[in-house]
Amino acid sequence: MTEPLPLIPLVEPAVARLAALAPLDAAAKSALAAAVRKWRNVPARRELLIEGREIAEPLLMVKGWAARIRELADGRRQILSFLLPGDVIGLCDHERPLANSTVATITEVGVCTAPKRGISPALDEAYSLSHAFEEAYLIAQITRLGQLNAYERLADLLLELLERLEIAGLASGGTFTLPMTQEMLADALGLTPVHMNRTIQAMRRDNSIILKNRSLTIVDPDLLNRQMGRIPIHVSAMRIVPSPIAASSGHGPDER
Amino acid sequence: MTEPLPLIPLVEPAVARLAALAPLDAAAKSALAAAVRKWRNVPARRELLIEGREIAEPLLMVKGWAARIRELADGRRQILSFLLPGDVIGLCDHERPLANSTVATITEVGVCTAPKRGISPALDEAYSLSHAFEEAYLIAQITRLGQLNAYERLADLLLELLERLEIAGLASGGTFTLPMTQEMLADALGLTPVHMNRTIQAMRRDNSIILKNRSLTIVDPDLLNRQMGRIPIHVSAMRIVPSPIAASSGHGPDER
DNA sequence: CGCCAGCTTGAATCTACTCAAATCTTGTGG
DNA sequence: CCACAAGATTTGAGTAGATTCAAGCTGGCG
Repeated sequence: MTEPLPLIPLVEPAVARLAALAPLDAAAKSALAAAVRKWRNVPARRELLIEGREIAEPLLMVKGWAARIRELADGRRQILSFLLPGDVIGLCDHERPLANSTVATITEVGVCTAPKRGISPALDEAYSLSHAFEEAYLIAQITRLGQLNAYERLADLLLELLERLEIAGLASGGTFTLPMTQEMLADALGLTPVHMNRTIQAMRRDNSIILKNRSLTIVDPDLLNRQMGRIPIHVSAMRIVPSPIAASSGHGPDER
Repeated sequence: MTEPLPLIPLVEPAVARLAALAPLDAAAKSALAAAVRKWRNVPARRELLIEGREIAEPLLMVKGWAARIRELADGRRQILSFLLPGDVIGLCDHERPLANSTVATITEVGVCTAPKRGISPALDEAYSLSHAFEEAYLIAQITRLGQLNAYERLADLLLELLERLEIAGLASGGTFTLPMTQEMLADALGLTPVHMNRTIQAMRRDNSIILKNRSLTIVDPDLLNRQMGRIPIHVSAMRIVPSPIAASSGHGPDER
């Protein structure tokens, strides 16, 4: 087992993530670098977007965690999806869009104005892919809530989060920082906080996860994926990869 | 009570629906008319798209019902959303897209090749809005599955379907044809068929719905929407409507 | 030191599931 | 036109997974 080095990102995680979706050209890289340089800080528990309100400008998550939320009239709350560095917020392709959900920060986050479309074809493609991933995550969420039991829901979500953080270079060796409270996890997974807690305990008992402070380790992600019958969400599931041989897209020996 | 006339649509429902999303210009109308004229028939229980496979061409639903489905390794099945006339299938904005879910016909359906983007700005806008609606329906589905109990889930889904069919001119007076079996409804709502049945009975007992043969009537849609704390999904929730006075978009006296 | 949010545990209850069988529909062939 | 099969709906009884309510614990922080 390798020594878990403190992650000092060589590239900005947000840029790393977009680059993993579509190879970025020089124009895209410089536009992103310029945008990211002007990032601003938003404290935890603030709303970046409010459902039904106009979207001021599309944002790019630079650091921290946020969530898309829907609140019901009676106070019930559903977390629709989580937003991580490299995710784009509020990028719509129709005129004068309104937010279809509230986006709230979970931790302190860094955001910047997302470079406009049309600067670089590669960037546009990365945005499109990012959007395709977002839809894939919504679909995964529907399937979790509709078909999986509490244990499976939690396992599936944690595996997804690990996967996404790895793409941005923010997790390795199955370990990452999980900043949400159990109550937020419960709101995401359609469970009560009490049952969420019991489910976490069950995963701990099985030695599937180690969760202490805000640090989560999935002990054996590949095994857990297999046990859950879960297929990781790849770029290669979104589009036909340009050239199967020349495309040494990343790190792992990933078949599909 | 008015005699339920057989609906002879003055316009093609598919075109009516797209026109309701964005006012169509002459180019859009003629392109759609030409496309729809070449519609083809697909029997019930066929797959229009298969998850992970390449999307041959984007399709426009002309008539009938279809569903986006995700199947798990162990046979569990989740219906992600329903596809109705006027809905577009497989329109992605990235290169060489793969289907992110299987699309299967529920009834016999009519489909045609969707006119390409770029023919008319109005049509592009309608496509974009259509896509925004699709996302809104996914979000609604997540909220249903995550936060609502069986009764609420069913009520919410039926109200959504009524709303969508009304836009296409395929329902009026709260009545429409519901072609799915109770098992399919169960797969959509994350319930077992047995419990789906009991839930339907409960709605019948309350006189909230009348369901016989395949004909569903929601007795008082407005009341039910209010009871459920449900807000209908409008175009006006997607975008800032161009001009609030000149925009006599449709039929009903709809406030927001 | 004491407060407060978040986490943990217990016990009772309830919603939805499972298994099983009966009944109703619909389409098909004789 | 009836008999039959296959699919779909309905009902019953027992069970399991998740909720509710309530209380106790823990750790970080002013």
